[in-house]
Amino acid sequence: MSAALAIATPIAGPGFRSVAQPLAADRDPLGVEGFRVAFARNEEIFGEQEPAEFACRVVSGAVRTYKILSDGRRQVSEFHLPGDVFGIETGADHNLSAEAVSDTVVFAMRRRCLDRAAAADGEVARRLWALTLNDLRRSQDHLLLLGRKSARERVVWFLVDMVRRIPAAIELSLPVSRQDMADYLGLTIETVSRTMTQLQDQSLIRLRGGRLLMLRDRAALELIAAA
Amino acid sequence: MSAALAIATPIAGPGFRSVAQPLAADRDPLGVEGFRVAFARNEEIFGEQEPAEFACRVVSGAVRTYKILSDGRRQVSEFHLPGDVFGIETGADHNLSAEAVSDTVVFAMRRRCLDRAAAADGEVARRLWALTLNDLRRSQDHLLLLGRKSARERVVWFLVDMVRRIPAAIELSLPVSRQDMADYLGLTIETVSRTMTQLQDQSLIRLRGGRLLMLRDRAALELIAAA
DNA sequence: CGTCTCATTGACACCCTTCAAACGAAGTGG
DNA sequence: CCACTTCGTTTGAAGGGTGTCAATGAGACG
Repeated sequence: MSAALAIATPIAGPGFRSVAQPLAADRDPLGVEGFRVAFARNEEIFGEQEPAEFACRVVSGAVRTYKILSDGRRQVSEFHLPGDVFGIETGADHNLSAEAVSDTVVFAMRRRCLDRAAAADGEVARRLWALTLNDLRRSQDHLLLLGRKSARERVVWFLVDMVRRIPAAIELSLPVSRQDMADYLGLTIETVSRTMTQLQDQSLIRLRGGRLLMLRDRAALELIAAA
Repeated sequence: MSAALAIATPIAGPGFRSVAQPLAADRDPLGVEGFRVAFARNEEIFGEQEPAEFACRVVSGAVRTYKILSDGRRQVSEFHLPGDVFGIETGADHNLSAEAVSDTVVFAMRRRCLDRAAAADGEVARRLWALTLNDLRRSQDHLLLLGRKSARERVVWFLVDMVRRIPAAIELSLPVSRQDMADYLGLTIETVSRTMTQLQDQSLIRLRGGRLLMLRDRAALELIAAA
């Protein structure tokens, strides 16, 4: 199919400068055509204020979207896990930067294709809108967390959220570093670390090797996370 | 017109329990039919987790949308000024509570009407989506503010934003109280107040009577707000 | 075993919060 | 016209939670 071939051709757009290797072309669950792209750990996927030429669904790995101030202060807006979509825009440019947290494969959809699919099928348009609204809802919860919650509440909320989102057995491997956690939670790396050991001392969680996490008293943790 | 009459009938939905007096029926700039409703200062427009039966455009006055924790800590998500739309959802319930900041008139649109208009006209659907995306962009800027900015930067950002959004001569009347500002900025009322007097001492702003504001050095303020 | 990266821990400083009181403007009644 | 109240704002003093700076610890890898 020539269409598929055209889509699978190497990419040179501003958002995908440093693409490793375009993989097979396919269709998203939304029915939108696109192609897989692999990104190495910490590689930029797109930058803030770059033209929003692509939106992506995470296939494997994880992605952080964030904003950064001139002096380096960084705020992570969201971590996108497999199945999540990021980079949707209606305006011209991206409002956030996106980077691979770990080695990651995304399914990239061209803006043109998305717009066309939305215009052609009201149901696709409605789903894209619903995706955006879901991002907004999470963002509003995040505002409450950053504006009004203590370090302890923030960290617990994050851990509970991760366990909810990542299908796992009793033990979970945190997909992000302490620095990423800190920048997501509006804290410093030291405060995150101290809070985690404090939670462990209180037998609420168990940590192994920094990344391996077990919730030992999930009910108590959910209570702290809720408020 | 019977349709208009039906729309203008008094409302008893959970979101509009304490409605003062339904006013004239009309159409929104989006082309969606609806009706005007007046709310007194501090009156609830809808509550978090209530069925999202209405979305509203502010006609006059101002609206705050917010979340609240069990112990009373409150985070204001956004202030909606005349022309702004709030309360749009694709899910069943509202994710935020909404209250009138001052005596306010809103143009209320039934969820049914919105959904129908979006389904019938792709351009309306696209505009609703764009509205949601705009909320999301502002929310993401807000995250950066709450997570990473100092009290001084937060207050200045707020003031500059207000001056941008409110058409006014040299002097502006702040539409919200110090408590609202504090809950929007993730600070206490005292910190907001102290920061404002500090800005005044540095000749960056001038305050009169608590609410009347003049930016005396807008360029400098924009610099502080930007980072 | 050395190096690198990331996480933990400690000591101290500071920004913002907390608690409290005073202030000011607007409205009410004597 | 002047107490008096009320509500919102400002100011002050003190304390605490989190940040900063610095050192140590722990895996991963060559």
